[in-house]
Amino acid sequence: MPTNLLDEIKQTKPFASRSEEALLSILRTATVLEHGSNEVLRPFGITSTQYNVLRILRGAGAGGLCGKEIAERLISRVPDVSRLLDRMEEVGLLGKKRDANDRRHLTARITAKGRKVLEQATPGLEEFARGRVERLSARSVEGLVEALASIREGA
Amino acid sequence: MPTNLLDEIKQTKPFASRSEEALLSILRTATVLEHGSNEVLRPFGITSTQYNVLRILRGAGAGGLCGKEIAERLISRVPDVSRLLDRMEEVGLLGKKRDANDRRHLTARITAKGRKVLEQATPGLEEFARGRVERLSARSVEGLVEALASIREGA
DNA sequence: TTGAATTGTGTGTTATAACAGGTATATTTC
DNA sequence: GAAATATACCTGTTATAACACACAATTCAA
Repeated sequence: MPTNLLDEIKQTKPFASRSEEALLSILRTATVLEHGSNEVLRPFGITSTQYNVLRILRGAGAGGLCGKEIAERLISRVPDVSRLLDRMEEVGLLGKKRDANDRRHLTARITAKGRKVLEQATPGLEEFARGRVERLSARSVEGLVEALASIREGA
Repeated sequence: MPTNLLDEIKQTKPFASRSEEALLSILRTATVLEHGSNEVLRPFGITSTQYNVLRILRGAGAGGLCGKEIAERLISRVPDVSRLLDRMEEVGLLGKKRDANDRRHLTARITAKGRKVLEQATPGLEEFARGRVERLSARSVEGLVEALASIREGA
């Protein structure tokens, strides 16, 4: 079987563009981090998505947020968030209440239990994050966060 | 119903740590980019995961790679890659062949069709990436890529 | 060489995400 | 005030990913 030696040697192909390298770099890093985060969060019975929802709801305070607003902050589809909130309500992490003014709105609010889980889970996640980032200078971290924000805000 | 005004005003809570901000920042950015990438790739009938597999296999050349090696590069579970490769084989993007020396190995190789799809899809993805990154200086992009690599290599 | 451990892959089940509809409520327009 | 539109959510279906477990081929030890 005559294999092409040139092909075998050329183990890696250079990136066609710097931008694509950056993009794939972000995606790949996120996969690593999400994997690790979920492992850290597993003992608390929540996923990284649910952790984010809890943070969002805690930030919203007593006013709560409706499903659509949560979906926008998560950049997820509304119907999926709908069921995500169902699951979280089932285990008591949040409460849902139909809004009296506009009965289409279903306002979600974090519960005491949700707050507690969030507080318990945060230190482990912070430690994980710190372990990953500690080799970078404070200046690099700042540059990273700024660059990512600019990328999110987009074209 | 007396809601806590303090809670209502405090719409956002500062990040407890810089590291966690960086971590969530990466995850959030990745969500945005994956969403966008998948939309760009949809016309070609592949997901961003499949695009990555094609890149990996093209990089491997004629020698191909077995499922476990692909899984490692994707940071995915082996059993999921198994079925991912099944799906990709079904549409002819790659071929699988049991290795004669070690019949446990199932070596996957990119096909001509896979190569073609990869080449057709790349420009659109590059343009998308460029649009996202173009506001950053070359220096920032370089710093970003380096920082992410350091984070991936980890603690 | 035979039995145990290792390695690479496959299967079954469940949870989640994507997508296409559909329903109920609110708002706008006439 | 009634019809048309928009909004927020829900339901059904499918695809993918996660997890536990099982299987088959190889390797190693004695």
